This record gives sequence, structure tokens and C-alpha cells, in this order.
Amino acid sequence: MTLSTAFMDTGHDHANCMESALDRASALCGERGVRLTPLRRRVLELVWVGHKPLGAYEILDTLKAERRGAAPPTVYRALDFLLQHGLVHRIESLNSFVGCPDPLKPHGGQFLICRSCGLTAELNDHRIDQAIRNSANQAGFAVGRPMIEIEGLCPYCRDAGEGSP
Amino acid sequence: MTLSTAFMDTGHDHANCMESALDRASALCGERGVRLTPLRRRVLELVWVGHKPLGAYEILDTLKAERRGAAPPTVYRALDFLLQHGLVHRIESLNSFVGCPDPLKPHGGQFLICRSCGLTAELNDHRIDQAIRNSANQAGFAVGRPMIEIEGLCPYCRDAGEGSP
DNA sequence: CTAAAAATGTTACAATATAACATTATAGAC
DNA sequence: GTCTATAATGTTATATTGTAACATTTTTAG
Ligand SMILES: [Zn+2]
Ligand SMILES: [Zn+2]
Ligand SMILES: [Zn+2]
Ligand SMILES: [Zn+2]
Repeated sequence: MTLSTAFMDTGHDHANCMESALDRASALCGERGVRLTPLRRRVLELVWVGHKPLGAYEILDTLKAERRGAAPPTVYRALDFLLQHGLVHRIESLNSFVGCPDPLKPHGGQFLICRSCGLTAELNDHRIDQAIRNSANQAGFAVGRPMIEIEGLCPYCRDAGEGSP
Repeated sequence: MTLSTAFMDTGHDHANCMESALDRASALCGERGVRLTPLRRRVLELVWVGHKPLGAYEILDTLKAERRGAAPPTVYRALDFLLQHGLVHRIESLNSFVGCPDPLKPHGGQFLICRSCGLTAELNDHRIDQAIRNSANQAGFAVGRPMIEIEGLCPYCRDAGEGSP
């Protein structure tokens, strides 16, 4: 995902976007010899539905309508699996989860989160990462996993003048 | 706070460090016409004690031993006040709170958090901020409040070989 | 002193997350 | 195919983090 397409344009074919994300997930799990079960696949699908972070209990509410014994462990275990394999990220500032568009290479995650509509885009800008590493190194700190969550306004909400009225 | 002193050295006079933080807080509240009550001052003192993030219920446990009717709202209200005035920051990835060494100028917060000992340092590196703004601008995103929390190893734990054995 | 405002006390509950153990489904050995 | 080990899910209970709502006390200002 390049910078200029961090936020999908309005003509974005979302059905195809979601399907290809699920296909990539399926392939990745196949290569790693782990199982993308129907439950895990469904949870992944749900976090991909809106390109916006979803809370565990929002996911649970949907699952409850679809499965007999859905309970918190149901969704948290699926999310743990998806997190372990880089298929979703956890957004710490929202206690929520969002699909990762590029699960193959391990990375922390740089997120642009719209405060108006919730739309979230993932960056992976090496310049940001480098700036952080430079600064941390000067402090004598060994960087593990940088977490970057930037609240603000997405292009659509910004242009619509949202977020302050 | 300059980069090279992000983590205090071992000879760090912590009693003095904490006292001066409280004095700065007192002065700031005076200038703003708001009250740094004994409760608020005590909570601020507690988050400063260890230079490491403290959970609300950890603070509450201490307060309970000192005051009659300490309950969750007691500590959350004090923290809300301190957050509003920039005297503490919330560390989202830990659901915890840490004192701000520079409450005068508003800022998001760039944190280096040791996964071994919990020691946390606050950076405010304009280059990181600039890298983020550049990248977000290219995505058409209007940056509000960037949040940066970097997990890793502080200089002492790194040198002691902690964090992986 | 008195009234308004601010701060704190108190009770109850909401939202998020995990522990522990039982059951079911899957994969591989035979 | 059957059996067995493992992985996944079901189920119940509970831990952790955070708020709502209203009562009481303290502080400020007239
Ligand atoms: Zn990602
Ligand atoms: Zn938006
Ligand atoms: Zn700060
Ligand atoms: Zn450390």
C-alpha cells in the first residue's frame, strides 16, 4: 500500500478489497501450516468490513446472532490468532481491532484514525520509523515495537469540514 | 528535556526531581487559576514516584491506605484534572498514567517504555513529529493528536542483557 | 454569613479482557 | 476407517479498567 492510496478513494471496490484480503489471509495461513477456521475467517471478515477499528464486543454482538455459543473467549481467541499472524492490528487508543493490508512483513503499525467517521488507514513509512529509531538511539533505548496512532481527520471528513462544528 | 537526558542517569536525584515537578505543577495551577488540591497533588506525586506508568487501580490502592472514602472516581477525577492540564499523560498501550516533565507547552507525547523495568521517558522530537506530518499530509489526513509509544529496552536493561533470555 | 460553585464521597454499574475447565473437531498413525 | 493426540471451540465465572448518578462537603465570592 503506497502513501497516496492510504485512504481508498470513493470509488473503491470494497467487496473485492475484502475478498482479496481474505484470500491473502487464507494463503498465508496455508503457507504457515495454521488453520484459518470459519470462525477466524469470519472475525477477520468483520474487522475488514468497514476499514475502521471494531471493538471485541461489537464483533461478539454480530457473532452471537450467527452462532450458538459465542462468548468473549470466542472472539478474543480468534483475535489473538489473527494478531499473532499479523492479519489484524490492535488499536490501543480505541481498544479496537483493524485488518492489516500487508500481513506478510512484520511491522508495528502506523495508523491514521479519523475522529469523525472512524475510517482508519495504515501507513508504513520508513522515514517515520527512521526518525523514531534515530531519536531512541540517542536516548540509549533499544527499540522493540513502535506504536503510532494518529488521531485526526480523513480526507473526506476534512473536506466536509467535520470535526469541529 | 533534551534527548541525551531522556533517561535519567543512575545518580539522578529523584527526591529533588519529584519535588520540582510538584512545584512546577503548583505554579502552573496558580497561573491558570485552578486548584492543585491535596488529593490531586498526591496523585501527581504518585505517578511521579517511579518514572514509570502507574495504573489507576494501583494509585487507588495507595490512596485507600491513606484516605477514608477512596474509590475509582476519586482517582479518575484527579487524573482527568491532571490530564486536562497536561501534568500527566495517559499511556494507551498500558492503560496507565505517567507524569509529564514539561506540562507548559501542549504536546501529544512520544514515549520510550522499557518492557523489562517499566521505566518510561518522554521525548518531544520535532523530527519525529515532522516525519509524521509529512506522511499524513501526503495521505490527505489532517493530523490532530499523534500518539507514539515505543516499547523496547531502556539503557540499563539493554546493557544488562534483559528482555530476551 | 450566605449562596453558588467546585470538589469529593458513595453506590452502582458498564465495558473490556482473561482464567479454568469441558467438549468438540481435526489431523495423523495405524 | 478407527484410534489417539492435538487443536479449536464451548461454557461459566471472574478480573480489570472506567463511568454514571446523586449526596455531601469544602471552597469561593458577594
Ligand atoms: Zn499492518
Ligand atoms: Zn473521516
Ligand atoms: Zn509531556
Ligand atoms: Zn529498563
